[in-house]
Parts: sequence; C-alpha cells; structure tokens
Amino acid sequence: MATRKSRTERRADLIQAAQRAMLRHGPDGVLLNQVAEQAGLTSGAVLYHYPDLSDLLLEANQAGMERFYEQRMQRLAGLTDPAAKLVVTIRSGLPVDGEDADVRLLCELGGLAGRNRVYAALLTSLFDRQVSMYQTILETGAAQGAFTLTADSLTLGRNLVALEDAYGYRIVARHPTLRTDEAAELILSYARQVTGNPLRAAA
Amino acid sequence: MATRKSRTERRADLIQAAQRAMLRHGPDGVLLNQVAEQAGLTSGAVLYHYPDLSDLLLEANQAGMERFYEQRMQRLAGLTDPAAKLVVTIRSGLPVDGEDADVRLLCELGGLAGRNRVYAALLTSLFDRQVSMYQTILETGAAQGAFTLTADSLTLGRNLVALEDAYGYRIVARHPTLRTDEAAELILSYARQVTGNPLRAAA
DNA sequence: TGGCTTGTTGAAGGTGAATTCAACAAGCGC
DNA sequence: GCGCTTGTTGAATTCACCTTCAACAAGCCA
Repeated sequence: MATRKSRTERRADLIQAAQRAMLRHGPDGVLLNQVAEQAGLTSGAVLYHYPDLSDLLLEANQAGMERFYEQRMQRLAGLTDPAAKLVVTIRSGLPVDGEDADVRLLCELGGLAGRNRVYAALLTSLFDRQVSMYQTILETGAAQGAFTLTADSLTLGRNLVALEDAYGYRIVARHPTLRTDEAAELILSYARQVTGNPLRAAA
Repeated sequence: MATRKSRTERRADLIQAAQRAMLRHGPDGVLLNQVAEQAGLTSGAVLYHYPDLSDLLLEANQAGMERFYEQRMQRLAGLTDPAAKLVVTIRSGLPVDGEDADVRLLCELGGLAGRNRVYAALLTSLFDRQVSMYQTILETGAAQGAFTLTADSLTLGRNLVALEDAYGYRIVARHPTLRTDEAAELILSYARQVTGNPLRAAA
C-alpha cells in the first residue's frame, strides 16, 4: 500500500504524476490508470482526490505553463544589462533538449488547441504574456540607448516568441541538425538585426 | 448498405474520412468507428481495407502533408517576380482561418512528434523541404538583384518557416487579434528587413 | 484509549471499443 | 446466365477501462 499522505501533498503528487503520464501518452489519450501508476496509487485513490480526471489534467497543464513562465522570469531577475536580458530570455524559451518536459507538454497542448477552447485560451494567454515580457525588455533597452528598434515592440516581441515556439517544436521532434544552440543562434540573428545590438551570446 | 466501390476508390475515401475524423477527435485518439462513420461504412469494412488503423492514419497524414506542400508549390508555379513569389509563399504557409483543415492537422501532429518518431521524421522532412523552397526563392531573387540578403539563405529560410509554423498554431488556437492578415504582415516585416525589398503585399 | 475522519485498496459490475467471422450482395470474366 | 472474386454487413466474442463500493488502515484529538 502507498504511504498515506495529506490532501495537499497528494494533490501536488498527482499533478506531477499527471504531467509524467501525459508526456508518455499525450494529454488527450492519457488514462486514469496511467496517472495512478505514475503516482504509485490505484485508480480509486486518484478518483478520490479528482473525481473527474480532466480536472486533474487541466490543473497539471496550467501548473506546467506557470512553471515555464515563472522560470523564465526568474532567470531574468538578476540581470540589468538589456542585451544580457534579451540573450538569456531567448535561451530560456527553448527546450534544453528533445526531452525537455515543460516544452514537450506545451507542444502537445498546441495540437489540442485546435479542438479544445480551454487549452486554446490558456496557450493564447501564455503567448501574449511572453510577448509582453519581450516588449518590456526591448523598450527598456531602447530607452537606455542599447537598442535601436527597427519596428514597434509588439511586432518584434511577437516574432521573437513565434520563433521560440517554432524551434521548440523542431527540437522536440529531434531535428537532426537544428538543436538548441543552432536555434538560439537563428533567433539571435533576428534579434541582432532588429535591435542593432551585437548581443554577444556569452553575455 | 453503402454503395460498393473499387479498392482504389474506397481507400481514397477512407483517407479523407480519416482526416475528417482526426480533425474532430485528434490523430491520437481517433477511433475505428469514428473513421467508419465519416466514411459511411461499418468498422468491419474499414478493417477490410486497412487491417491496422494506424496504417490508415499514417497514410492520411502523409497525404495531408503532401497536399499542403503541393498546394504551396502550385501557387508559386506561374510567378516570375521574386518579390511576388516571396509574398505569395508567405501567405500560402498560413491557414486561411482557424478552421483550415490542412494546417490544423499539421498542428495536431506537431504535438504527437514528441512521442512518435515516425511523425517526428515526417514533420522534420516537411520543415526542411519548406526551408529549401524559401532558399530557392531568396537566392534566385538575390541573383536577379531584387533582394539583398542580410544573412545566409539557410538562416533566413529557417526563420521564415518557423514564423509561419508558429503563427499557424496561434491562428488555429483562435488568437483574438492575431489572425491571418496580421500574421502575414508580421512575417512580411521580417522578410522586408532581410531582403531589403519593400514586398508590396498586393503583388 | 476509543471513536471519528481521511486516505487507500481490491474486487465487482457496467460500458464501449476492437476484433473476428459467417453470411451475403455486387459486379466481372467466361 | 454461372461461378468466382471482392466488398460489406451484423452479430458474437473478447478485452480494457471506468466506476462504484464495502472494507480497512492511519492518524488525530477528546
């Protein structure tokens, strides 16, 4: 028998278990027993905490998105130089490799979004928040004289997030030559051009 | 009873039926009976032609990708002006709206690719072919003096396809303000900058 | 320590989908 | 027309999953 845990602890466990199960079987096709197995419980125990599996999956995916966004913000926290901020942010939007759990989950949801309005709305909101994040960096950099923007920050921010997203999919699909380093360089080539800043990758 | 058809005809029907069923239920979660229903047949008849459902789904998805790629090439066929070619190609890579069947199917597969090597390979190959398509347009335009490229054509081609892909996802997810026209304009803003050509959208 | 709440199990039942197959209908060659 | 091949159905079987629930273990606190 699994060790008995408090409601809060178990729910947190289940969210992680659901994320692992979705990585293996997809957010759409994951089964109650697969989540239970990941949690080291029986299906009945899962149902005790989440009578409706789709509620658990939704919470798990929301948690994954928040985690992804929060991690990006944290990596940004200590930096002051606009160029360094931009370089770090571009990196943090890409999966570290094809196994990257957070990004793989986001990619899975991207497919779902065509059929599921709830996930579509969540992803849309995540996209817009990331665009805002880039806009802040770009405009702050421009105000400080570090960047000379070639278009409005909304256009540039959207294109930067779009590039990240797309290369995330390529890396997750294991493109043989387009790995994280190459993808970062491709996005940086765009960022250099639209900011007029050399953006040393080592920054 | 459904009208009896030849092997070839029926297989073509089934591929279309499978595409419709996948649009509704996802390429991952689609059921044999759902494909049969779309085809106006019983599950037994589907199994008679495709003893393994996943074979049918794979063929249907391959056909979808080919169709998407071929349509892009055809729209390009009559054009000679490099700027017109580039503008048309950018457009043809975007879904016409959130209902666009071909792009929605491609988005669904993007999610699958993290778990399924076969679909990952197919999508990778499609990506690379589209990059080559852009490279040809860009280099021809440069040779003719219409474009002044700011980076190598591989970098630019990859970024153009990446932008298309990502905005395809946004449109399919029904971003409230980022529709096809806006997405095309965002990509054009990049294309103008890297070619030095004004790329009149009406071309 | 005894009773109550909370978390968990294991088994039983119901449901729905895949699979198989015997029967049959429709066309085609002869 | 006759028989054979090809395509299709509907029913029977099997299997996997969800769901429910009675039983029980583990803490909590009076």
